[in-house]
Amino acid sequence: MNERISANAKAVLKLLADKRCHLTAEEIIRDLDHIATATVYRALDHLTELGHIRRLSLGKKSAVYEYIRDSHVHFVCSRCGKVYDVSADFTGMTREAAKVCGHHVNWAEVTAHGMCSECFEIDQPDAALASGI
Amino acid sequence: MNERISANAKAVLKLLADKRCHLTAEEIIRDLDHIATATVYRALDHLTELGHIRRLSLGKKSAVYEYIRDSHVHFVCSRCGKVYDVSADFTGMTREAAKVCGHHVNWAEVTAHGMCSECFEIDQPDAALASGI
DNA sequence: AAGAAAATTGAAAATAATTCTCAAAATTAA
DNA sequence: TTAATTTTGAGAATTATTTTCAATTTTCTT
Repeated sequence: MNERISANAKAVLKLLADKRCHLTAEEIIRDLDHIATATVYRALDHLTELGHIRRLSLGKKSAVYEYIRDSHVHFVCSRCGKVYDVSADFTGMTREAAKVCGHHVNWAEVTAHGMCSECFEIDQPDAALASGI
Repeated sequence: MNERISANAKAVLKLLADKRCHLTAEEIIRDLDHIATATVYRALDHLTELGHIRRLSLGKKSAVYEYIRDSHVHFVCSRCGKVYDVSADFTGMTREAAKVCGHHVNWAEVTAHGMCSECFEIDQPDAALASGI
């Protein structure tokens, strides 16, 4: 595999590292508007292969990419589709998962699904009020 | 929300319950070829909303759907894209995740990524041999 | 430094997956 | 048994992503 990272790919990596959150390809393309669409996608694939970033397919929206930093959980709202990072260390669990898999595990992710507090308030205003949200 | 399940949606649900694994929309459409594409997608959305099935976005391939049965982990091969079900009970962990989220968690999933033993053998024949695979 | 080889890029076309539109058919309610 | 509602199919439209291919840039060889 090609270990080199081109200038364009470096720009993509830097953007992901600087914004400390997950971005869609579209958001990256919009931000780095001097780089062509295909080049951004190629960079994202390459950086993923190299293990610098991660591609996450969550919910119905398009894939998001994130710079690999500390371990955390993703929460996806099934109503609005928004993705939240929840800091929580599941490295122990990951090790567990790796053991039982019978394959060569590189990493593992935990994703929770439900309704985010924002949507909950809209959908169930009374319940939200009662629970003190 | 509409609680009713049409005959077509029932056929989709039955297929997912019978085949005891995850299927892509395309596989379902191919199997139930008397039902129109759009109808299958509509049924999948509806059944997901009702909580009878789950939609999983794993890896680069298209989403898969599975009938909700026992808790298990998914392993996705980053080389061939194949998805494996690994029986393992992470309900305790899931409950943990729900607690720290600060949102209304309905369910949580654990997905492991790496290279499946099949691909590993192709990519690293010597290592596979040495490890007795 | 010059020329050859390899890698990267951009623009646009192509593909794949999913959703939308809308009129017809089926189901349910009044 | 008529009206209202829901579901459906066919195909067009959309969205996200990938591919193609010639041009440019970078790296390697001498």
